[in-house]
Amino acid sequence: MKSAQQTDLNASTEEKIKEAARIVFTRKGYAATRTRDIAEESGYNLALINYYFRSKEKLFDIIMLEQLQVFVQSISGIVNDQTTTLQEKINLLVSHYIDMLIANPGLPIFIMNEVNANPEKFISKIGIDVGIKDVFILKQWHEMAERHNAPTINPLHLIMNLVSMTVFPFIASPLLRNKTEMSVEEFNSMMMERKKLIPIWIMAIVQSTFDS
Amino acid sequence: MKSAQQTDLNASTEEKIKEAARIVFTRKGYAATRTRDIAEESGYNLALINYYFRSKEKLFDIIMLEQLQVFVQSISGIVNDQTTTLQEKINLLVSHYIDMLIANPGLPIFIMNEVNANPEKFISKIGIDVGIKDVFILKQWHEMAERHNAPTINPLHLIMNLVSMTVFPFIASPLLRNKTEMSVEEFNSMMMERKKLIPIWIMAIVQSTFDS
DNA sequence: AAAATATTTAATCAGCTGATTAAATATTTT
DNA sequence: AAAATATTTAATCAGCTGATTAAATATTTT
Repeated sequence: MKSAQQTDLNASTEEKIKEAARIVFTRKGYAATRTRDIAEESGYNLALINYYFRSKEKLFDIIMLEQLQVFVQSISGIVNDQTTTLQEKINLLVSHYIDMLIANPGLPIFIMNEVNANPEKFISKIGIDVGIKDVFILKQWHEMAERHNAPTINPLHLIMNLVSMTVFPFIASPLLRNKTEMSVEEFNSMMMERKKLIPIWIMAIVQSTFDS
Repeated sequence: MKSAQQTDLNASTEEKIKEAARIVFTRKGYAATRTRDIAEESGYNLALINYYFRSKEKLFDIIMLEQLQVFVQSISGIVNDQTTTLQEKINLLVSHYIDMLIANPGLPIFIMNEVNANPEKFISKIGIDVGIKDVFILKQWHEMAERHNAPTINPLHLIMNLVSMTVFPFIASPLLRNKTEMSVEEFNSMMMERKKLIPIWIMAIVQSTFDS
């Protein structure tokens, strides 16, 4: 049992262990990581890992929850901002996501894989409470459609396209980089290019609906 | 040791075990599957699994190789066909992939995850030997650009977009279906819609390059 | 029916892994 | 310096897991 004071004093150690756990879990997945790997990565010993976190699963739950928050972080802020245009929102979303993914390239595979392996477990934890109906970006989207007096694409398709073009390359990256002999740096600069391109492409897709 | 004759006689059993292994491996990943799970799923017992395949890893390698082949199967056929137009190739690729993924929805997460966990191991095995330079679809793409007298997008971006919009929804499916309370059937019919839509969107993206 | 082959049963094993514990040592706080 | 706290060391454990084996039984082939 630790007092609040102890927790403060040990914050640094606890954080180091969590960081090590994050690295190993995201690299190898829950099932393939051994607590001994985390001990080694952290520089501390096995007993201490269990002293701080009681069990592998408890430590994993903490990491997973934090990583899920990183993944959905600040979306609802962008998406509900009343002061930005639809176009600006798209720019911000893509730009924000690509920055986040360059900093955390292993995150999407990790999350998708663990959710896939254990869907029930994450139902509750994933807080994309974006009621999906009342989001401001969707109002703007429907207004635009009305202005053009045209039927819109199901907005889910549009969101799918945006997220797909942004996130998927990071998922395919191990395969892609391998097959095209691309370095991480080349891959990243390609993704930086896409920051500008994806919003243009999304608008082209939107326009194609109005043209036909 | 099995003679050729025995192998023939047991083909059905061997196939049943492999099918069970495919199901469990793709659902839970290599590390989280126990050979006992495969035995249970197959309806045979543990001893027989090892009698036929010697070890968990050997069985896994066989499954993974086959699944990789499913994943890249017939692409090079479509992509190098001299009798189809660029537009037809895009239609065929998307349509073929979505059919395959509806039949094997767990495949992309499985492959991406295992390749990520063990990149070296799969370098050799993945036979997308599509020299990526001499592919006919790329010639057609560059010809189109010349006709429009316009700079093209890096074709890698274009391929990324096509594959992203096609494959990513299946990767996000566990998360997506959960959050939008969508059934598998609803999800699938959405993907069937995308068979028609993605080629249109891809062409809209291509046009946007020529317009600017 | 006899022979050959396939499959199950049951027992067993060694190594791995998550976890616990008590005592020793190091570090920080008072 | 003494007390409190953090960390390591070392030993130990039980359960899981992949794998093996020999004998018994079932099924198929000849």
